[in-house]
Amino acid sequence: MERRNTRQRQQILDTVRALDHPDADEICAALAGEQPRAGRATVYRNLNLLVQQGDIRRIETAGADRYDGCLRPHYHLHCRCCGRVFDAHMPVVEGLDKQLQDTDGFAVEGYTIEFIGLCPACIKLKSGGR
Amino acid sequence: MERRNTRQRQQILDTVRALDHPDADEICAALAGEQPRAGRATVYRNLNLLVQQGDIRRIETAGADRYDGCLRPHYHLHCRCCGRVFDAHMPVVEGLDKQLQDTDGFAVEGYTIEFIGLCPACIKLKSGGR
DNA sequence: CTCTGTGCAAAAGATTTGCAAGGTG
DNA sequence: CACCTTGCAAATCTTTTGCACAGAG
Repeated sequence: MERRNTRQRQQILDTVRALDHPDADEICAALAGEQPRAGRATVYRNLNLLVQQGDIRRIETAGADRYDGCLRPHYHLHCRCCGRVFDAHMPVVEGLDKQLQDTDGFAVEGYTIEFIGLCPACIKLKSGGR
Repeated sequence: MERRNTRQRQQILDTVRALDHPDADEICAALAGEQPRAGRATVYRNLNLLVQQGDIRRIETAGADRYDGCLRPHYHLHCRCCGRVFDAHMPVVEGLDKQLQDTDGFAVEGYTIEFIGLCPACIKLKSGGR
């Protein structure tokens, strides 16, 4: 199917790349001031399209999904309190799928590692309080 | 805070353990025939409670979250087509968090590995078609 | 009896969809 | 000028919440 090049689509892609693992809402907010400000539906439609095309990655998260404009293999730190996602600084582990012993017919295409914990902001909230 | 032992709570816990990574809807469906059939709100309330208490684990997934009654450390196979979750048969990888080089103040509490791909049922759908 | 837990229905969020109008190639 | 895209609003879907009543301890 033919794919056209609209300003909205380009803006949304640029925004995902510019922000740090934004969710749909943060993308809409960032686009608020733009020329032909993209509506919510357009943002969602294009996020799905860009994910399908492989231009961005979707990070499934509680509440709202987040999006990652960086395609290099890497892992994430996921804050269990605010839900935000950060990049983990560590070498990529190769061949983890080789350790799978029996996938019962499941076709493994890739894998990711997710570290869970608290981000600096949420640590501050818990301790200092208020 | 005091916690009471209701039949609904026990049924919901049993159901999560009996089913294979069910989502809230599948749990409601399974409970449909039970004595005091638990309402949707009760299911959600108890799932949250059981997760907090550490009796079950929550698996954040696109669409609806899923729940895991198995607490032993293990990893998952996640079908990108139907969203279902299966257990990965492989030894647990120790010390991955030791490889982190710089967490920028993020407090790592644990980690998980998720394999992505297609489950047998979805492979069949894609090929045979219809 | 007291107070936590349940059911129901309404509310709140996130995401999708129908449709007429707009803009790209 | 064909038809992919957008905007808007309504529709869906998942999960949460308010409130009166039920039931565990």
